[in-house]
Amino acid sequence: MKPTFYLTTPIYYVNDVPHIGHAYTTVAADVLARYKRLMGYDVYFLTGSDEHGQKVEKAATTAGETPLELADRVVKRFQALWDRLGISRNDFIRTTQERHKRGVSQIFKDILDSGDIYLGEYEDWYCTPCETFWTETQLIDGRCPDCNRPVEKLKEESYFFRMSKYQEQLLAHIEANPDFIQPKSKRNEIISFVKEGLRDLSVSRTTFSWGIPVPGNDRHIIYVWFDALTNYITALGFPDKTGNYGRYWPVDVQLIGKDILRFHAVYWPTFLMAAGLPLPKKVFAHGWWTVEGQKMSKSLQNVVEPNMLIDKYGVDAVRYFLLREVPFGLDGDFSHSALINRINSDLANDVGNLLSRSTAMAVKYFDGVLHSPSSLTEIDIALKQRTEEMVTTVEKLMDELAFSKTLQAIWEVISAGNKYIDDTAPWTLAKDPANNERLATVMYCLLESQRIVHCLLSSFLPSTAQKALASLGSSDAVSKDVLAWGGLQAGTKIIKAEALFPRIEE
RNA sequence: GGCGGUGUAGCUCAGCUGGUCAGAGCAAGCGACUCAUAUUCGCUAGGUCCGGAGUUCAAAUCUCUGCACCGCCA
Repeated sequence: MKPTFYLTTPIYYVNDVPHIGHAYTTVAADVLARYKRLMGYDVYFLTGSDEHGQKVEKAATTAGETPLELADRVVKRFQALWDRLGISRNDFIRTTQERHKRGVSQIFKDILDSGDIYLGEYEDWYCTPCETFWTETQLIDGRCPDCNRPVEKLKEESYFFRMSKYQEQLLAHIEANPDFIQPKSKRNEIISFVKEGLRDLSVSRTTFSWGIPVPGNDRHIIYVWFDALTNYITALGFPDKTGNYGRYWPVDVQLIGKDILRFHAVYWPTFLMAAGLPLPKKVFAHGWWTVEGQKMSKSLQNVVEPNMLIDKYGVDAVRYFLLREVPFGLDGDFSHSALINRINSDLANDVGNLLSRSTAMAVKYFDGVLHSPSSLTEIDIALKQRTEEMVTTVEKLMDELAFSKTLQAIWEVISAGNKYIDDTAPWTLAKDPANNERLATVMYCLLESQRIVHCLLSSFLPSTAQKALASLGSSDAVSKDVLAWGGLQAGTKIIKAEALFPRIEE
């Protein structure tokens, strides 16, 4: 019986156009999913779309279609992008699906029945044109901060979630589980936020109708975040607890952007507590991308469109850049020059050229036939050990979601491979047939090291690794076993690899 | 305003509990090799480790303070 591993991305709002931020979270999740599968886990990788709410309702009206028509149309953009990026999701949940609506109604009803959701009154300043409530402190000179028009005090009937009740329980949980919220800086922010006091949360609206009605009171629509967050269990079949829910919940890792941390680290856990359900094991908030040094925004028209990047640079290059350029959890800057630099130096010159020169020699000196190594010398053993250590290091770093460091660790072995060639100088050995056995050993170590490198890289660069492994006469990385030294068999046919990543000349 | 964080080579950053900690990668310069995608390998950085004060035999690493920037909350 395999251990299970459940991981999620946020569900993306269909009113948005997919941009580099969506791609970032989703690629990171995909890399983790692929890696865990390789390591023998029964992985369930969920992503999806958030389709309810006032903004969707409005946008649909503007576009002259129903909200569902809009959602149907836009969700395809996300799904098509995930296909292109090679996102190996196991499921894609849409909040308009029956399975979701059923689960949301049920958990809402459960909490309502237990008394932790109650009907009350919501009183605040309301801007009628914007259809938005503002708190006293949000107002600017007593006017709407968005449109600067006058606001009026308005009372609205609303259901409230008794979040205040769970303040201490949540705090205790966060403190007892240091890995629950990561990275640490974000964890500290949440701790201080919770310590300042949790207020009951309004969890229903009556100002629009595109959403899931409150059970037993159709006038109210369930708050979009209550609706959306619940996807993580409705996708598993909740309220049915026997199938996937029983198998995969609680979730192992929830990847999110730092902008939605509070919803995932405060609201969602307290909802679960109120429903008597186990909490996620880990929520990891990653950073934001700026673009060429500037904040990404529609008004600056600098939103980076992932499809354009893929067209221009290729899927694996984009995947690599996103995870290598910036430590996961910190903000980073996207620029074309930085991307090109990564492609040329890391991908073309280091890993691509290494495979190219290695396989070329195997073909040239041995007609592409791999021979068994004879006894290993000190330098061979050093390469073997570095390769083996890499596997262990990667395991530790991937558990920390340190994608960038993981890639660095892999690249150390790639560099060691390049150095190994210079140190052993196969072209010199090839000049004297007496060195044939030595040359065969060198070729073996060189290619075997790279085979393992590409097995690990298969999580990050799936199609590149597949090509590389094919030229090494190896099949795809499918289990942990492939990470052991000695996988290459004598007699294997080595094929000269094409350039994995052609250099980009500017 | 409250809380927290950051400030180290041209750029991006490592440097945990103080004593080979003054480093890595990229960029730049020089040299070597030729199997390779003109690729790789080696060598080359005279950076007040933001400023100031203090603790200590010893501080980038601890304390205080000033400046600059950032995050969360209000």
